[in-house]
Amino acid sequence: MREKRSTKGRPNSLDIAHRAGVSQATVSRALRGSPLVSEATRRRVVEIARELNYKVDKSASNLRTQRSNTLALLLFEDPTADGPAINPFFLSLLASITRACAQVGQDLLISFQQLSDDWQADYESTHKADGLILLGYGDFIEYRSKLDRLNRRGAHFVRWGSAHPGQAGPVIGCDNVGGGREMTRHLVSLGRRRIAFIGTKTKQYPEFRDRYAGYFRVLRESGLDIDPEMQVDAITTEESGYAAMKSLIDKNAPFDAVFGASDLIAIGAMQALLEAGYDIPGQVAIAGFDDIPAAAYARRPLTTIQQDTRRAGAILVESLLHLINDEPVKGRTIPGKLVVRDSCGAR
Amino acid sequence: MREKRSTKGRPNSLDIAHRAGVSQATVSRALRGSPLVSEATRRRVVEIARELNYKVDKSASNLRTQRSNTLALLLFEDPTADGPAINPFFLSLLASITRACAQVGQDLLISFQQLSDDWQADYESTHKADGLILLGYGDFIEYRSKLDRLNRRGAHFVRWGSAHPGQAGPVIGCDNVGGGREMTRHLVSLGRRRIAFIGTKTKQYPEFRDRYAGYFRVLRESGLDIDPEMQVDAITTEESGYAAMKSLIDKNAPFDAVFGASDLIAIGAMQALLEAGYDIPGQVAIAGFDDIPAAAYARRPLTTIQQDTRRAGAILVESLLHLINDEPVKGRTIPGKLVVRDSCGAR
DNA sequence: CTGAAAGCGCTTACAG
DNA sequence: CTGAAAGCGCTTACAG
Repeated sequence: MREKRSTKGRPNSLDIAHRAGVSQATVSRALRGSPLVSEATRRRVVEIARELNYKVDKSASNLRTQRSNTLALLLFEDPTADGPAINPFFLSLLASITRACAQVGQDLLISFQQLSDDWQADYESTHKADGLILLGYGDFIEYRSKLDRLNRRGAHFVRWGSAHPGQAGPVIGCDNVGGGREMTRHLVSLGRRRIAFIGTKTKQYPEFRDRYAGYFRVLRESGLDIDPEMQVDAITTEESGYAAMKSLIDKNAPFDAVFGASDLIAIGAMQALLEAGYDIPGQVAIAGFDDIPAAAYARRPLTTIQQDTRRAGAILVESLLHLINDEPVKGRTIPGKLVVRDSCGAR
Repeated sequence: MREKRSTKGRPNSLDIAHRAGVSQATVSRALRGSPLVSEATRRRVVEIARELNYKVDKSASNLRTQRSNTLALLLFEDPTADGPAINPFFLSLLASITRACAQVGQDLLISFQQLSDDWQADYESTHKADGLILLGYGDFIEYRSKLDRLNRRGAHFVRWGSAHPGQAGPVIGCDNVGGGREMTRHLVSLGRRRIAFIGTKTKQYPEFRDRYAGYFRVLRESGLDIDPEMQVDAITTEESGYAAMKSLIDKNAPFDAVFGASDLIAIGAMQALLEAGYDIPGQVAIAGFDDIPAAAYARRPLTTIQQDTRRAGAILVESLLHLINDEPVKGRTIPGKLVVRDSCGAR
């Protein structure tokens, strides 16, 4: 019997076995908590492992079990976003995903993919990860073909977004239509009649589209005018919200409220309004969506729809694990919550 | 010769070898770009691998090479921080570290450790990662013994923080003393004479301590009074800054400027000042440190010291890789940059 | 330039 | 409850 005991570096399971006077197999069993090992043996092995500071080698274990117990989080940034700025909302989500992973004993790899990257650089086929969590707004059209390809390859993945029929893989997302409705109803209830919507409403941005849909429906239900001039495109950055607001101001069409499709948009728009001398909320009410940390500390504390990122992260991780275990998973929609602050004049 | 060709699932290197009519060893060499392989062979192998969508199995490769090409980012949250809130500054750093890792072909594992966790749950001894990046403010005293232990174990790690003599492992950090000086000089140059400092200055918070040291020195150099009442403890949250500011206001001691040890503190303090009816910057100038994204969109756009997170991330990753390759690494200090906005009344 | 062989450190079916 | 053995899929010294 030729045995490979490690001499220099880290101890291996054989070293533990020798010290404990058992076989290497027993060490492995003991450390994994197998019921096949007697309590006395288990204790001895665990104790010696602790003494020698032995830790099971993950590469070896992964190779043998064909499982990595690792999830990969791919964050897709909007291609127009440059520099280190990332939507704070996704960072909240990232934080809660990290915690959720820790709780279920999964490791988490993260990567900020550009939308243009080739996802072939697969995490799963290299066995780096057992599944993927996809995060990001971004151009849904381009996105879609890649999702389909992932699906064909049998990849395990969940996605944060807006659920729509016929999509590849389960989608977990906020109830964007409902949130859009609730916020618009709130503004209407405060007596606002000319409510602008700032955010791109094409299907490239399904979240925004849904929020717009909620807004649209409430306007209609309330018998208010739907003026196409009252919608201005913007992606989710302060800069874009700022520019969109300026262009709306330049139109010289009257408005008494602004609903930003995201908090970043709303915060940028707020800046433009204040610079132009508008009184917020006296003259113009403003509202956002997401409840990012900065919302409460904006120049006027921002009324917004709070997304439950903590729950979202937990559900994303839980769903992905189900998928990895070949259990059925369906998409979930998480309700948002209206958070009233100063910016809309409700108080 | 018994050969293990994969039947069902993913192809392995032997499958590629068969198709290409070469040995499995040659496939491995070709895919790693070994110069020992002829160009023609290499091309054939690469082409077939692409066709079959073959990817080298990372667990196997890691096990064989005893390297994971993975770094682990441990983010230590302040124990008092609850909920999903994480200092946005660290999130910026996280983002830039992610990018830096991608650029050098390293994977990145992340984990939000609590300060009280046992770091024994080692990333390195399990071969999950080749080294650690440590991020976080937090109680330095408790921290220190753990750092020393990491060091004794021969772990590879770099740390973001304030460099001080005799520390375990290389520290990369902002020039906190210099930043503190620069900001204080700026406030003095604007005619402010009673400048409060909000932030804990004990050695548990070395960054804050250094910023305070810069502040203190400039006050002294400028011949200004140093009134102990003008320093109030706070950790780096808006809540803490808010509470500290309130307590300062309650002291009824006059002040004409507030230097928050971090942007979060300054933003919280700003809130307290505005609620108490102070005019910012007319009556009280306010400044922060970090230049987090929210700083520009605070109720008064905040003058602050910008930290170069992009460069910081790159240096952290680069330093850690040197360490892993047993090359000498020394700590680095990155200068901050004064960013003047409305909150200090300079314009 | 290429191949055959060993071995990285585990986990687990098999046999007792 | 325990051990001996096979094997996960690679990489690389060795030999040619």
